[in-house]
Amino acid sequence: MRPLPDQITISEVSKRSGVAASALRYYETLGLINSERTEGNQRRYPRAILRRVAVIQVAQGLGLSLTEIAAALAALPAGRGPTPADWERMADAWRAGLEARIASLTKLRDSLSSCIGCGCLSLETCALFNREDRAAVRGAGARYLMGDRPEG
Amino acid sequence: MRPLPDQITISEVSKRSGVAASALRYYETLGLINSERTEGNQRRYPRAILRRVAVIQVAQGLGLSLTEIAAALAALPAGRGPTPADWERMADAWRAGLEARIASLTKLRDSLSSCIGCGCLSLETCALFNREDRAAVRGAGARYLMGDRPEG
DNA sequence: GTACAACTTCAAGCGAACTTCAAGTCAATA
DNA sequence: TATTGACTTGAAGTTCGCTTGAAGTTGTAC
Repeated sequence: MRPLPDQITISEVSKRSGVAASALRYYETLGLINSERTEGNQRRYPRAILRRVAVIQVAQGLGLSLTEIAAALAALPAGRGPTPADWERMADAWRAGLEARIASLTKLRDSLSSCIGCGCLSLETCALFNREDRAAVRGAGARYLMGDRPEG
Repeated sequence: MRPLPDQITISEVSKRSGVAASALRYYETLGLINSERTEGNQRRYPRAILRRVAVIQVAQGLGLSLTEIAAALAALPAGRGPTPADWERMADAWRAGLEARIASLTKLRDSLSSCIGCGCLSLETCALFNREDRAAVRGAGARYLMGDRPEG
């Protein structure tokens, strides 16, 4: 590949980030990223977009929804990649969410383990059936994100 | 409540399990449960359905999709609740899945922690960006289930 | 026997995160 | 210059796990 020019096309971003062009356009409608346009109305991105997209991917891997990610990114200068300090702040918050999710899964695993021993399955007494987050599954769509967010 | 008769109605199942009648009908179309019918075509369930539904709920809480649950339930006598032995077998497999998911999240957390220290965010070198499960997000719909299933 | 609740089916809708398609425009190359 | 490939928009489609609604039927209590 020849050195990247200052402005790169959507397909270049797609190739380098592994995110489909259609997805990038979709992100733009959600305000996660934005673009400049050529005279002919085609998108051109600054190279820093790659870093921004990378952060989106990491955040998604952590289980955040695009809306949540948009909120986090909204805090920093639009269109630019985050600075190390920005990143540190975000990553720190996200790690807390991860910790919470790990803790809740661990609890679940423990319940399951003890339940295997007893073979109970009795609706009223078994811890597995009486989990508080039973009501947490609301409405539509398979949501399987962070446990309830830490505090904020 | 008076003692349950041998055959119970869908609204009774709904009340006792906390699962909406519409959801129960939906489960039936997926083959997760099935029902006998009155002469007038209304559903009647054996009491053991409650246990079966309970297992579905637990499995959902573990992050399994209804299709995966259907597969697990397909192995045991249709319409009946699982025996303790059945339950033990399933729960054991599911716990393995849980363990895997916990392990992968823990790894992710560790990557994130070390990444916070270095503030790197360089696409080619950072462990966070080169996660193998990057390609795992296929097609549409938010899937956030078990890590890759254990073996089978 | 009649009223009314509970039931039936089928079709459509939701929300998330996209993809795919159609119809047209732009940019780069032979 | 012509053609090809990359790009544009907007609308519709996909998956999952349901819910909601309409229109009709059954079951039961009085």
